[in-house]
Amino acid sequence: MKRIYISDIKKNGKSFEGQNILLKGWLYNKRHKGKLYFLQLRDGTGIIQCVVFKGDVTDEVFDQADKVTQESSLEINGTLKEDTRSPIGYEISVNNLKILSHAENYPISPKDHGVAFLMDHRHLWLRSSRQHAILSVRNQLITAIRQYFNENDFTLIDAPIFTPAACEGTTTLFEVGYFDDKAYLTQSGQLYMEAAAKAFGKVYCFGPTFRAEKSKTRRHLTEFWMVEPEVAFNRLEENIDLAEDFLVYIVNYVLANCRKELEILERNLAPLENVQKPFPRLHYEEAVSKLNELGLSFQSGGDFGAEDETVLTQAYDRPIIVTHFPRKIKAFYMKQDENQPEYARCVDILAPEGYGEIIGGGEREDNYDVLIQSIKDHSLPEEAFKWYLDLRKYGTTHSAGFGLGIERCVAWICGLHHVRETIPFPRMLERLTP
RNA sequence: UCCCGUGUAGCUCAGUCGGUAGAGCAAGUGGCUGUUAACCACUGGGUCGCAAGUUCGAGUCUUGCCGCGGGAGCCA
Repeated sequence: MKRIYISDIKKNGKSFEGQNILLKGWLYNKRHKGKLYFLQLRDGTGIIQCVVFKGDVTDEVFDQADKVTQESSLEINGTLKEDTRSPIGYEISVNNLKILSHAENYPISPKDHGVAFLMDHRHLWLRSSRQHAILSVRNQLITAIRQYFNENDFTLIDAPIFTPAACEGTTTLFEVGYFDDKAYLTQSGQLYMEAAAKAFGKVYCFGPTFRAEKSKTRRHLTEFWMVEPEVAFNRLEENIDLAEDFLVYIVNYVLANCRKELEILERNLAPLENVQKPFPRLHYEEAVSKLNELGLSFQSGGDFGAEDETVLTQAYDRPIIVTHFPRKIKAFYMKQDENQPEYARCVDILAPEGYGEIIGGGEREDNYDVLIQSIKDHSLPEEAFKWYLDLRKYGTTHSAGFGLGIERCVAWICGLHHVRETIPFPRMLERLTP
């Protein structure tokens, strides 16, 4: 007998109706009433109720139904029947049941648990329907990202994980031994993308990023995934158009492909359906005025804090674009604006509902002399950036790009309180296991 | 790094004024042919985070340490 998946039943139940089918999976939950056992079978593609009736099976099979415990792996043989009470429209009338591996005292019961306990059992927590939904959204979001860049003729260029020095001087890096030398785990592939853009025109990288900041908030991980496109000859305005178009595309893709998952997560879809062009665009100083109008006393010149971002984004119904931050609070490679030398040609996109910055980027400094001065101003070791400076010597161009943090984006789309559930095995200040 | 909170059964928590350690769920046994976090009855289950101190007596008070949670700064 051919084994089928629960997803086959969800997609094409009619063709299996009345037939004897074979399923393999794990016991999600069990209820019992007299001569009936209701087994919720989970196979990774869905959950289906399998009904064992004493009158239909041998004593041995009925005994197995009694013995099977939560998360035991099992094989079920039964007849598919339509049932209006079932969330997927079908259930299985069991003929035979075989326990493949008996699970003793599965730690995660269907009742309340605290976050710490669940995180300690992350390897098992992944089996729950809520975590399954979140990671399915992550999967679809990543699919959307790759598809967007493929459709728009970008080339995927992988950036190195080991790097010789800081991309940006301000943040903390993870230092690792590299034979007799030291190396650092990457905190951005961007500098490498600038080199790649001058070889391929439109490029992007997608990989893990490491930040050794001692941040202990719902928005921070020490290891997270970032996608970073870079386009040669693009200026800030074209970069903003790209970021906007990209964000609309990926959100719409997830909305179209993850209805069930967002329903399980009880996500209000209205704010996501609002993610349509154009997004409000604010100059940094306009954003500062807006913050003061909204009742905060924000001094021009500094970066926005968590509360500032929350208050600002709550004034709009879709993501907002803030450009031209003061040069001195931005990375050394940000291009100085020709008409406003105190400001950088950079862009942040803030997600609505207080989710904060999900995209950060801008135009790169293309002038050799300005760049080398900027490296000095940021007290960075000039020799480490020799290859990067070469890009300004051999056919320099305007160049712009941005980075999108996957976990923050998933948290926003799923409406989650914390980014730790958006990555299979989170790495945080106080957590390196499992 | 700083601020706040918390640590009691496998899990989630209660424990009053310092006076014999509690509940619900889970687990085990029994009952019931339609359960959706099933229900009913019974049973077992404790290094009260660790260490020291105060006291006739500490889960409770004091000090230190550790773990965890939330937040800030910084960032995606």
